[in-house]
Amino acid sequence: MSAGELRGRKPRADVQRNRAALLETAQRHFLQHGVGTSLEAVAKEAGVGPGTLYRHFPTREALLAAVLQTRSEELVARQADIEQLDDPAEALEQWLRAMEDYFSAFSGLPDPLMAAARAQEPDNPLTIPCDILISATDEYVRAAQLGGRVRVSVRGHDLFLAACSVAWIKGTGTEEEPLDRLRTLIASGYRERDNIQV
Amino acid sequence: MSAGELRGRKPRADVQRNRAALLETAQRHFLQHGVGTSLEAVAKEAGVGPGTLYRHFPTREALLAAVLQTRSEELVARQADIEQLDDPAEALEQWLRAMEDYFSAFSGLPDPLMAAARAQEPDNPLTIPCDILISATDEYVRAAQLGGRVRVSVRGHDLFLAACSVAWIKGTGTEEEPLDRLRTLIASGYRERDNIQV
DNA sequence: ATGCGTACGGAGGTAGCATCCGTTTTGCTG
DNA sequence: CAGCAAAACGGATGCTACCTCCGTACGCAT
Repeated sequence: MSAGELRGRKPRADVQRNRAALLETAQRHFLQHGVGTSLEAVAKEAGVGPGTLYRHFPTREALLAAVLQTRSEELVARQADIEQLDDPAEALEQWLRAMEDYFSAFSGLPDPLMAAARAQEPDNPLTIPCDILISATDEYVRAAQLGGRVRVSVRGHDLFLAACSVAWIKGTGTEEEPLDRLRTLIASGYRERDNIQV
Repeated sequence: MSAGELRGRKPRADVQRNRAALLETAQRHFLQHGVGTSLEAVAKEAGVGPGTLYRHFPTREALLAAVLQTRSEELVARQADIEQLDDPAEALEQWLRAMEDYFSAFSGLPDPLMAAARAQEPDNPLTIPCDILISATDEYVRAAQLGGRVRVSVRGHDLFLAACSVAWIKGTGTEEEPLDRLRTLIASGYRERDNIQV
């Protein structure tokens, strides 16, 4: 079907315009009201009818995935920075934080994300991003394990879940201080207890 | 307010009957469809009109709190068992598991629970249970800390959040195996690295 | 300029929430 | 036992949001 789009004639001007307007408006509404925001309101503010919104993005998840695609560029940028780091443990830590920020971009985002991570439905547009993130985390974990800084029993998926959890809590409106305490707790959980005393 | 109820004339028969029917039906629906279940459907199946439901329980949270009151008896029972234990670290672990089960009784329960735990609104009926649970956790933590089995930096509230997180993930439909890995990760985070080798 | 085909958009049917008020039930009192 | 006042009932109601369907309008290639 995507092949069909590519092979077909070039997209019409109004299609592109509407799609862009919808994405822009949707991102604003997701930011302000969370992922549960009214899609009718998004359509109206983007200056299109509900039908147009649903033709472009058949489900809420599809719209969400498209908006996140934009956001994921930021994540990739941070990833580039992180890969410059020498310390793999530091890299892992920053990567986890980057994921957490990504997950908590919109209030309520972790729920559909987790639903997609289960990934029984291969047509769920959020499934693919999740898989990529888990794989990436796995690599950071392995690198840090080679340096002996992270317990060998830990897997990327575990920390993916942990980051998701923290993002979820953040989305419920918890203060920053308890959040930081939880992050510390988790870090204590995955870090190898090292014998070097400072 | 409970004093007011006690001082007033005895409650009418239909009131008690309807309240019981609502609670019973609501619990079934929460179990089957999560906390977001249709209240209209609950009312209809309980054989009352919507108005009656909303008079008894003005908000979804109020109904939820009332249903949880029933469930909390089970928690108290487990608490009694746990307090028989000699090992405070074991007690803490079992308590965390008990809370987690309580939180994941209904899918979607952790969200309103966290909202109540923030507790700006003193009239939120879920706030009080949360406070009690946090306090209880704090005591288990302190007991285990006295035995040197739990890091001194850990607070009850931290583990309350952790238990909530795990319950949330469970509610999203994740398998048991990744959940258990996460629990292990958290346990590694709060346990004092002890030097005693078995 | 014209016509074809794609995309638009709003009307409309469905579902759930929360409220209000005329009616019914209850249990006390004479 | 009958009658009455208070209390509770319940459904009709207005609202918001979801999602679909189809007559219409618009963009583009000729």
